Amino acid sequence: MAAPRKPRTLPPEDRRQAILAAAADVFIAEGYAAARLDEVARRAGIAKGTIYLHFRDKQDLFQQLLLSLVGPMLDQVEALAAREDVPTPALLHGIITLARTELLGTRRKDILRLLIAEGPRFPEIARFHHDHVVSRGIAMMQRVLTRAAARGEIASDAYARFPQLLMAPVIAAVVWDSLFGAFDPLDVEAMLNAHLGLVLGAPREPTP
Amino acid sequence: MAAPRKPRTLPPEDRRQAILAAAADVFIAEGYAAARLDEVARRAGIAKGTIYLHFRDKQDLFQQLLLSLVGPMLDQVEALAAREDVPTPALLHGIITLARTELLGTRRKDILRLLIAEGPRFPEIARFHHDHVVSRGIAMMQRVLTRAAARGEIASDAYARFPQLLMAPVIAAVVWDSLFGAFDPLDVEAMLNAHLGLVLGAPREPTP
Amino acid sequence: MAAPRKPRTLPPEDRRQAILAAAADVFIAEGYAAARLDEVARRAGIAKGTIYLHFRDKQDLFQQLLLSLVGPMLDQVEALAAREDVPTPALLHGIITLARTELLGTRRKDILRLLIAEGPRFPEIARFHHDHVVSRGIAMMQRVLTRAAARGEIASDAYARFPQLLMAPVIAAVVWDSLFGAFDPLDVEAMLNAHLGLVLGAPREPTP
Amino acid sequence: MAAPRKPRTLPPEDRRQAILAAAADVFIAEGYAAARLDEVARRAGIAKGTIYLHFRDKQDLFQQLLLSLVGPMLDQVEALAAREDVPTPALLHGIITLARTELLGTRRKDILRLLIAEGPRFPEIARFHHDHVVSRGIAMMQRVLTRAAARGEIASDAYARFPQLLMAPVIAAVVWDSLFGAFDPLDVEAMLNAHLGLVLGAPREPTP
DNA sequence: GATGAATGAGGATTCATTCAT
DNA sequence: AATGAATGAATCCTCATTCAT
Repeated sequence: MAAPRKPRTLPPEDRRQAILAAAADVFIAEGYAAARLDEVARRAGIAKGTIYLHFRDKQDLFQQLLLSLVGPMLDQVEALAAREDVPTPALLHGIITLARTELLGTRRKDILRLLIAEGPRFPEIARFHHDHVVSRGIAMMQRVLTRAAARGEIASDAYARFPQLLMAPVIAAVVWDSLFGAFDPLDVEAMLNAHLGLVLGAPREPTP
Repeated sequence: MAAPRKPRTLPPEDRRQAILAAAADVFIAEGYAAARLDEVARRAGIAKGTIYLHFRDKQDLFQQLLLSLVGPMLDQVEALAAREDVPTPALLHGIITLARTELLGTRRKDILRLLIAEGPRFPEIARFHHDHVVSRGIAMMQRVLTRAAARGEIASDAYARFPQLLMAPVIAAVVWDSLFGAFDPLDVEAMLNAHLGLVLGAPREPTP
Repeated sequence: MAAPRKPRTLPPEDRRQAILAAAADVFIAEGYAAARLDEVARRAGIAKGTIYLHFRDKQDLFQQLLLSLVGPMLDQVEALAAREDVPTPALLHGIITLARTELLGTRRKDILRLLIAEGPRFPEIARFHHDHVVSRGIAMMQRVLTRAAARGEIASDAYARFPQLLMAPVIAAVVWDSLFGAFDPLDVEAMLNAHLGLVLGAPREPTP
Repeated sequence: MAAPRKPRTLPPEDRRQAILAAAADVFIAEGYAAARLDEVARRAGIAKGTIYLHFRDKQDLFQQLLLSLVGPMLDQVEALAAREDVPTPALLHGIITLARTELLGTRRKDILRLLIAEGPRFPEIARFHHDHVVSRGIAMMQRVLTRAAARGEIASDAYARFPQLLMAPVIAAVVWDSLFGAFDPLDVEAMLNAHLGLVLGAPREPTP
């Protein structure tokens, strides 16, 4: 007859992505146990059974969802690592800004919350994120901060010993936002700028 | 149809506490949706129906559990507020130490994780904790930090503007511990001491 | 000491009656299966366990309730039977009026509805009412109606053959009232008077 | 967790009808509260969960069951109304015969009993039957009986004022049959014929 | 006798998973 | 490949019944 107008079936990878996107919405909104695959299918515009053509079961879908975010985050970490020659203030500013725009400013903050919520039930997932994203990010920050401390570019070598201190306000912002953001919003940008100022050794008030 | 097998040797309020303790175990381990009241009853050493003599339903049990922790936390905040005349370093040290021993060192850190995990589904609970614990704690810290900043006792007025920065490492430690603590433990005490050093403007490492 | 002011325990028979009265309320409002003994106890002003001191179990309570009404109804039937020498019109008027005031005008109509509703599940109860009340009433009416028919005092011997026809409007009124009474009330008294007129052979319109 | 054992050889609407038929059996036998959906599913030859694909919940199933009978009954009333030009005796005979064969002679009499039993708990259902079946039937009968009374075709205008009197023996027969039919059966046909004779003013027995 | 806390079987409802179409 | 009706195990919650006090 004529050329196919409406290919009924999307390319398989697109369909997989559509399911993951819908799953993100639902898992974020409901949590793992309360999420219903009916709802995921509905949002993805497919039938329930189709999910099982792409994922073994609910747990697999959840794990694949969390793992699918490792790639992008890893890319960001790598991109930062590649800029380790940039001057320290700019680099730290870049790290924090990236965390703010790409984590706090997107649905990824909800994914982080999901990871916090369900981590204990999915230890491999937590482990995987640790090994592939967090430990690399920590290592990268440690290199930068150690160098910066050695050069006196930052306020203290505490950050070099505990790079978590650099990211702590970001984590705290994620938690605050998800719990209290609706009724007591936090000016995250200002807070993170203040934090950066502290890290970079903003001139302290002189003590007499 | 049914008959009590194990006669009740039961102080009345203790039974409620036993249920709450069992519920804490189960909700922490499974999350709200996946927690089974059968399991709560089993751990509390009672029959399923007995739960409903003390709590309207599963949601009520969960909320009462989270609310039951407001009291103790509130007490701690109040106790700190009462010590506002203590010298700033000692006071800040007390705050962080209290957070470390009473939050990170107990099951309360898991409850905090539970609150983070389920908060979006129980907005009233999040709101209640905000209003009764968090905002009071923030206000108390803000008073202390503002005074300390004015006196030049701390590194910056950033903490006065964002008291969350003081607690951020505590929050980050809770998150780290619950996600990665099992295989990559963090020396929380050392990290928090380093943090305190930063807050109090510890002499920076001399640059060569 | 002093004389007992508040005897805590009612005479046993009064207590039994209180339970039965409360049970009537609850069973009528909810039906057998949906009635809760908690509610019966609450309305009777006693503890739940006390019910079991007077009745074996829920079924026994229900059956005792229905049986407790046989006595009064039987008395009424006997009273009517004792008046069989009264002139027929007055006697039939008495029967119908009694049904209207003592059945339709009281909670007994609801008990009748309960009997209709639950009869199939409690055949002995239905049987008991049949044997002790209904068949006696039928027999009594049959005597009266047969005599009246023989005397030409009523419109037809149909009533003598089917005394149920005499009571049918009463039954229909009970059904109508319980189903539609709330929004389409029936003037039962007028209807029953019209019925009586028919039975007693009210002058018919002359046919040309 | 579960898998379909018996493959579906299933016309879609038939399945709904099968559930309704099974539900009729169970609700009639047990009443609303005591009916178990397990049993309904078993009799319909389906799994428990399948019921919920067709009905929202137990109450919906019950209401749909009662409502599903409005159609047929309405059709009968309409069919009678369409015959209002038939001579009065034939028409009344048709009405009563229809009630006998289509109501008393089928499971519909049990449904009526169910309606009587549960009506107070499902007022909308009672209302619906009143509005769509009963009030129409009453209106139809009132037209016929008023005309017949004017023509002197029936014994009295009492029936025109209270059409319920025409149907009262039918209702009484339903009640008698469900309560006592098992051990004291009533010759319903003879009784209703006698009733018809009364309505139509059959010549009374001559008095000597 | 009276109480009512405790029991646990029972039943409505949900939803991950399967598979005939 | 895609569908979605069907399945039935799982779980919340109720309430008749018991018995230590």
